[in-house]
Amino acid sequence: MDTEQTKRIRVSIVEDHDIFRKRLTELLQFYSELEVIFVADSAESFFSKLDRANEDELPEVILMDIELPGMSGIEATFQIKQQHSEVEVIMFTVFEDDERIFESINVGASGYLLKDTAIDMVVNSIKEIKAGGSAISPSIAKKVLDMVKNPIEKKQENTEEVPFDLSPAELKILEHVVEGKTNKQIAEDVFLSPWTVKTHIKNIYKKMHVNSRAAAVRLALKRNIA
Amino acid sequence: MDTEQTKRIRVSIVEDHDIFRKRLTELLQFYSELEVIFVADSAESFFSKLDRANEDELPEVILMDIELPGMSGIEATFQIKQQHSEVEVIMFTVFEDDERIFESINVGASGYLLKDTAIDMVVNSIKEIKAGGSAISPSIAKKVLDMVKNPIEKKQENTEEVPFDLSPAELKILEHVVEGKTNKQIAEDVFLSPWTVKTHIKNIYKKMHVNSRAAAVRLALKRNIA
DNA sequence: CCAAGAATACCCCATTCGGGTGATTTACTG
DNA sequence: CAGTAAATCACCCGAATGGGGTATTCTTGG
Repeated sequence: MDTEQTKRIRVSIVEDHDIFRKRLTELLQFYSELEVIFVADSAESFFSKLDRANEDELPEVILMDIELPGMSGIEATFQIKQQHSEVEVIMFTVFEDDERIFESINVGASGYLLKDTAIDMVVNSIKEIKAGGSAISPSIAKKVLDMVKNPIEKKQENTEEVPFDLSPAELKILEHVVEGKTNKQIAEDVFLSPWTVKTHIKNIYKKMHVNSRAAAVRLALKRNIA
Repeated sequence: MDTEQTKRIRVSIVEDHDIFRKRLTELLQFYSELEVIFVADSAESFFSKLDRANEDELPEVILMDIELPGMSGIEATFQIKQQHSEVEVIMFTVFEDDERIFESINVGASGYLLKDTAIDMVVNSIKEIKAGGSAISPSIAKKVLDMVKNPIEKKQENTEEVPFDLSPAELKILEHVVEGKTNKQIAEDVFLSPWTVKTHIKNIYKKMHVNSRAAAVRLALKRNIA
């Protein structure tokens, strides 16, 4: 008996880019801890493999591309978790937009890795996920933390009701003012000239009827602007 | 010239457990990419070092324990981000409860690592964060993803009993600052010399660890002081 | 298509602020 | 009683602020 064999993690790949898929498959096969099964180039073809499989030979972790011909990786993930909630899915993609990240999390992905992730890290992530954790690429993690800090609903409410007719640019500047930053710091953060920042602030003061940062901060906070 | 020297990342450690702190410091010092500065056993002692530092010798990344004697690591992180928003903080702890994770994220931590994280991963995380990402231990990441899926109702910050040890006089002055008044106006209202008002405000800043009216107003309002 | 608002950038100038230093008086605490 | 903390007042200096203009894009809605 090879005890190692029984412990190998069954991994699947759903990825439409031929070269990338083959390369990834090869790389993963080098790892004796993994067993690569059900490699598909679309969600549909993956499901056909899945449907023909026995319960005890299901993949444990799936590396899922998001942009696929036909059904998207997010939709596919939703379906998979619907049928087999114990199967873990890692989104494996080049996309970093909030929308796709958020959707992926909501449909039940346990990982979100960028395609430039080193293969060692990918394997490591697979193991971590099997151990009950989750894996997120650093740049994605940053966005996820932002989502926790500023839940999606909150943003929508704010953009609707602008308290003082502040323009988007002014609102942005005001937020920085509330953070206690100086004009120079704000300018650097927003990639604008300090004079522009100043102009915006002057206009903000007029609209809010104040004439100092302290007063602006107070008003902004009292109205939940920032 | 050693070009590597100029690129070293300045890392600080705030950790009360003597042995652990020393061990961690030693380990990190082995990495030539890092420069360990400001090692403290409490938030208070860390702040005293920080307050005495020049702008260009501030730590870039701080490894922050959560459970500390006196001010907690979460509270300390809040203060630090208040003063130096560009400084990154990694919570480095044994706790895995949702409450502390959530609070840490909300006060602005860019990383949350468990203390059993391999030193290589810690160093790696520091680099990732400097590169604009975030780092989260797998088991924590799982909880964070759950938070995104099931947003927690954002409750108002816990109102501390004694906000900042402000003296009665200082508290009174602070209220006027929050009103958006200038030193001169405050002086007239309180029948004091403008110099005195100024002195009080300077002391307030020191106690609150801020350095501008806007920041003081924000902190005061967030803590319901005024 | 054009007027109007938004966003951008810049100048001048007086005032205010933030930070450092130092001194005196009062008041409480050990 | 000695030491300490709070409160008060004072000055210097450089940086930041606020308030007044001016001016050039760039959208955008009518």
